[in-house]
Amino acid sequence: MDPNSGLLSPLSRACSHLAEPCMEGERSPAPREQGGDPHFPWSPVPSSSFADPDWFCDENIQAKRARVETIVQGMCLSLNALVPGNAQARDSPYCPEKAQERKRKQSLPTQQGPLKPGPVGDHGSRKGGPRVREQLYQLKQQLRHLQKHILQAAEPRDAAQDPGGSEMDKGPLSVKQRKGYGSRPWAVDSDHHHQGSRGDLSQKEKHRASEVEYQSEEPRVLPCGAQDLLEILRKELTGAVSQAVDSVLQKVLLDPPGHLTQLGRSFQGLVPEGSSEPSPPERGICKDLFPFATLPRRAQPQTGVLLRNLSLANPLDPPRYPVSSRMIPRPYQGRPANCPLTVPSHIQENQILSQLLSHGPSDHWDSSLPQDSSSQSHSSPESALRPWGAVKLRPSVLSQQQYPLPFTSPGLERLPLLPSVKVEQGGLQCAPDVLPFSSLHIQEGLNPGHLKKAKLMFFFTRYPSSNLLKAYFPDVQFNRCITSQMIKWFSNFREFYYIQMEKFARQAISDGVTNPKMLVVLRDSELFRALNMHYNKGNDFEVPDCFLEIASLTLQEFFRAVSAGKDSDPSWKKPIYKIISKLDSDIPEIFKSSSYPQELFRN
DNA sequence: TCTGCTCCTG
DNA sequence: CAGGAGCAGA
Repeated sequence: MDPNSGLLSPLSRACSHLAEPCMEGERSPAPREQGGDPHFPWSPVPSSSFADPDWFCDENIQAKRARVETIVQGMCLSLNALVPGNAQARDSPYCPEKAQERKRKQSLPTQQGPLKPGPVGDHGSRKGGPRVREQLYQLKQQLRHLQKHILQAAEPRDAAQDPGGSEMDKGPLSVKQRKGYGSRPWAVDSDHHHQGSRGDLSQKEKHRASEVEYQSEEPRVLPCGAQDLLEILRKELTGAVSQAVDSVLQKVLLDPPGHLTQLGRSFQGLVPEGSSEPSPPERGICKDLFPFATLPRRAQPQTGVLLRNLSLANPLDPPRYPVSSRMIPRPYQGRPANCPLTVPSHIQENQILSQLLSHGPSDHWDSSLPQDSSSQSHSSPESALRPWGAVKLRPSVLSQQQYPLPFTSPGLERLPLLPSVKVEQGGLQCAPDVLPFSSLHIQEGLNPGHLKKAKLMFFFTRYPSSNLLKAYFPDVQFNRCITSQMIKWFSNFREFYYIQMEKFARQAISDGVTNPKMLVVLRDSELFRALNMHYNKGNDFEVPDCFLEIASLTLQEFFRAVSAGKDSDPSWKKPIYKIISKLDSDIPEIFKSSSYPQELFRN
């Protein structure tokens, strides 16, 4: 990871997060993208002067018209996806767990229902909302005004548009489309190199994000002069909108002085510094191992950036089994180019934004909160005054919303990302009017992020105690139901684990293996692949070696038991369970962070 | 009784 | 993955 990345401004960082998922392997198409280009002779006026019709009296006006149309339409479209009734947006296949999770949480009302909504998060906590709404409304009006002008100016030439394709189609977008998720190898890719510097990502990334959007709808052939005009128009328009929205939302978000300072600190703490940790020496491996376990061990992929030395990461306690501290967040290119998470993440971000901008929350906000009023961070008078106060009250809400989102120190620090997020979306058009507030399903409880984290924890512990779970999920308001749900998760994890073990043990037997020592689970083995797919689907996490040890041992135990014919005993697995239950490793401290493993999900 | 686990089912 | 049944230990 670039050491500079920690120094990026929050807004810049947010921009880069938005841009990256869809920008894999891309660079800015041309150097002209790099600067704000205020010197361009055709750009004599600041962006605010766009509304002047005279400015558009150019022979290539239709190109500009198309651009602006695209922008404005894109703004509408992106926000339409947020409409509560738009089930497609929420239940997008890009985020299958979301729908499932919603369904799951709905099953909790027995415990959550009786708890009455508290005073927290009520209308009083959204003091800043109307003001922002008003300003955004003005912005929206300006946009409409602008659109109208452009349409008027360009109308006479509209018929001259060339609908054919052009070299524009060969731009970055085609790269993006080419690299599909399915083409990515299962294992850690060595070609997912870490992007060099992210220090200049702020404006550039922002612009690139827009660029892709534009190009995706840019099949027209434009005279070369028009290209320049095009760029100017893009830049100016993007800049104008960005500045306007940034200023508005920053004004609100900066309301409590020092908030961004706090944000900066948390950034420093969360962003890894430059060093890389070398792969520990590999264990000696028996050369005569069973075929499905002995495929040549792939060189330990270390192309990723190591998650290391986070401020909240203490040195790991030595586990009984060697615990690798290598936790490799995928380099940001690691997320497939067709970025399955991009759409939902945008939607979610906009939903959060809508919360901020909306009027007071509906009863959904509190109707299902199991926690008692004495819980930390609830209903503080301070939070009631902040626009995001209600959000702050629910770290789990945020983590639910930002599942694909980047780094998060607990809760609040993430919020300043929103302005840029919104700019990227161009989500001005409808934001203040369409408030999908009720679609947020805000509930205390477990979210997909927690599930993901639990799965990763399974690599270290198969039989976590409830106390351990409480320690490692500090952002979860534990109660009986939540605890049992999480325990149930691990029970399900074990079930899958043991089923796989038994299956592969039997397969080894049927393949004629006689020596259980031959059975070693390696990173290339089929068994590991199955397990990794289940617990670490995105391959965001490097499975610790200790898990391979345990898996090998489990496999051998199953092999021995089945070989000895013990499986005729109905409870023949119990001794195995007993053995395995004693082999839990210590979980790295980093897992105690409530924001973990969101860092891994970054892009 | 409560809690946690496995097994089975959907 | 969740729900439920059944079981076992504290």
